[in-house]
Amino acid sequence: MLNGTTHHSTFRPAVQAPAIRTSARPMGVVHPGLSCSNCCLQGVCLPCGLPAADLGELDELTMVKRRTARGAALYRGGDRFDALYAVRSGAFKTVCVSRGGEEKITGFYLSGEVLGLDAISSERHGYHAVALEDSEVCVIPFTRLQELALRIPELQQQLFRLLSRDITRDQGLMLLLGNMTAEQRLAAFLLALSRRYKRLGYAADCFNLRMTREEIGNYLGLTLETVSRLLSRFQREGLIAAQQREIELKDFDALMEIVGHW
Amino acid sequence: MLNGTTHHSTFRPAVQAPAIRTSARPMGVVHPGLSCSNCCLQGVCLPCGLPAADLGELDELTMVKRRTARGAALYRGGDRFDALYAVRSGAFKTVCVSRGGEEKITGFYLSGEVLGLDAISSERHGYHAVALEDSEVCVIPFTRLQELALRIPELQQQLFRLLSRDITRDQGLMLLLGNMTAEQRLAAFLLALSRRYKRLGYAADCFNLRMTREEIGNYLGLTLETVSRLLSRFQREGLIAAQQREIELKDFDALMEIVGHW
DNA sequence: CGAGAGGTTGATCAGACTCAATTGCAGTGG
DNA sequence: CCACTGCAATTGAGTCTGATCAACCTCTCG
Repeated sequence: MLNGTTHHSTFRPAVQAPAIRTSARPMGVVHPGLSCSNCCLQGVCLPCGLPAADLGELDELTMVKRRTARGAALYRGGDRFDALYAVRSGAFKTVCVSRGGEEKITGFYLSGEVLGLDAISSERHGYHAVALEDSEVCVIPFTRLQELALRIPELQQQLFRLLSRDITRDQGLMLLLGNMTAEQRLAAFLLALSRRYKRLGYAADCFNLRMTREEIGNYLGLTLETVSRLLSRFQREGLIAAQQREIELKDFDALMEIVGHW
Repeated sequence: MLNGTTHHSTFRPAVQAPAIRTSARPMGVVHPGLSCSNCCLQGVCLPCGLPAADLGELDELTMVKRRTARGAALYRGGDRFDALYAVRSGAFKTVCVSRGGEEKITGFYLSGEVLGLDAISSERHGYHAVALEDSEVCVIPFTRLQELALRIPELQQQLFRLLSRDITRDQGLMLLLGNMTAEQRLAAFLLALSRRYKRLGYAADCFNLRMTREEIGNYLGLTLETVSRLLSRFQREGLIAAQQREIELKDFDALMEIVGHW
């Protein structure tokens, strides 16, 4: 019936894993000029669906921004949860680090996406959030957000939707990890990235991977070698053009064909 | 770095997959006697954390119960989402069925657990919810629940927590599917089940699997043969005793040792 | 220009899948 | 009551995908 299968579950030495620098946090900066009301990510981010009249209230909440340098952590597993973070620019990965030091990437986050939703229940972050490139986020204090959500029904609903969407997204990845071959996983990954860039208004067929082959492999449950081989093959077969992290999708149909009917 | 790996991603013929009967729905029945206020699952279900004073309001919302026969669907993928379901008795699986007819189980749900949270964002169910045994659920109309959550801050918070917990749970499964060997997956599965039964007040070391080997394998991204072989081996090695679906965990430490340090 | 990280490619190996046969159990009908 | 049917589970033999190990290439940046 099923196939998803794992091999040899030892990990390569943790030594190789890039150490996650704890940033001497460049603490939050208030940018009064930059608010939800005039943010170009309005339509895809937290305020999506809110009546214009209520945007002002959200502005007050999200005035604090924070910059995170490439490789630095926005927050770390174990940190107390007290705010959500909306990515303004840049990109993040969330990483689970086991006691043994092995890392597992549980998600990538692009602009307009909200980090930290999984920590609400336990009030502690379960994972590190590490910037893939120099990035900036809006800090959204959760207690105040909750209060606001009691007063603005559309905001409450939007929060439910965001949380629910995260569940759906994770379940998609579960299907991928549980059922698909390496080939299918990578094709699905590229198509999903394409969709997300398109949603942000970028080209759907030509984009820059923000992550290394190793990070892709880690996320997809594959080794970096397998990712590299597959990218080479996809290119040989004319499905994509790839040089370094620059990817062009040249044959969407073929890629979707590979993923199959999930 | 990583290992999770899939094989041969063809599926066994869909013919073998047990057809999901669309139940001639035994429509909702009102049981005025059975309400959250006097339900023994109070502490682990939706009302958890609510001030006693507010329980009455929830009672009104959850008066409608629904029975679902073993093998029948509580809801089906594509159905409009308009209610959450709290499992009162019995057990469910959620199943994603691809166009090709292959099934993938995305979760199991025991009493006190809430079904349907993933459908909030799209307003349609993405999966079938199928009863593993004759079961009963509380029907919780979502629109009314949302309204109530605006008036009862603790309820809003509890909903956020429930949604957030589902995200955490799924990410746990992602780790499992992406990184663990067959052996680790099964050990983790048994330990997780044990924890859930314990939470419900049942014995932690002796329980009845509600699902077949095939369903376990499907869920874990393994074949039923692998599950069977591993159960036999765990038994040979004295870690468990198993006959049919009756499982006794005899060596928790060894099982945890197998799972390792995730 | 050299060092090191990131990426590519090849050879070999092994864990889990596939296919197939067998056993056990539950429900059905004669 | 027992043979018959069918599903669930067990077990064995052979195969294959992707991991592992290892060498080499190629950028980038100090």
